[in-house]
Amino acid sequence: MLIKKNFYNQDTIKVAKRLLGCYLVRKYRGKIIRAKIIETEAYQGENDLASHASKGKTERNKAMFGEPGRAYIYLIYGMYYMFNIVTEKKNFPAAVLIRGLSNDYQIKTKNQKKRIKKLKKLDGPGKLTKNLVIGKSFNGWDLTKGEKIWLEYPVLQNQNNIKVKASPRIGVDYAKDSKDWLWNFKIEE
DNA sequence: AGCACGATCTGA
DNA sequence: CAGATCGTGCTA
Repeated sequence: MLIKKNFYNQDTIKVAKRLLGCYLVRKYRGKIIRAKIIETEAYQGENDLASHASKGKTERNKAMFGEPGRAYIYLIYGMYYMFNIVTEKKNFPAAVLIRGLSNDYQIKTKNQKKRIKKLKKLDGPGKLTKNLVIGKSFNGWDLTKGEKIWLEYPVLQNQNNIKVKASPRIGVDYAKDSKDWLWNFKIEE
């Protein structure tokens, strides 16, 4: 079931944990690809030195200050797009970075039955955006409409069975005291 | 106008 | 472990 706006309008840490086990859905070229989220990362508020918002609102990060349930997408290292979901109330800068998807994909094409396909594991934020063809044009995209890119709750409401492993966030060594915050979340095997 | 640098990934 | 690669934001 489609995840709606009110889900994203709450504490970012909570959203990041609850997104584990949910599905990222991408529809393009007549196909629907549905993959389980297995790793997320929270970026919350201007006091979070690892967050782009720590230096205030800029042209690049303005989506983070916008409505919850929108996408925040930016280019990193000159070649990879990062896919984030904006959280919490408007004008409070926060987002959840989607870092990993399970390699069990559900792919539905127009005149085909739904099938499970094993693809390469998308165990990195740059890999998954490349594979699902998510680029800068989706910056600010409304993920609660169910068009082109959206998120869904698990079919079986087994969220309570998911064990969450919290770790420091990746690639933020420059972020002084914020670098050690345990805001990276994975599904414990 | 110039410059330093990143919420990464790949291949050696 | 180095290299690829470029938009962004800061300095002047």
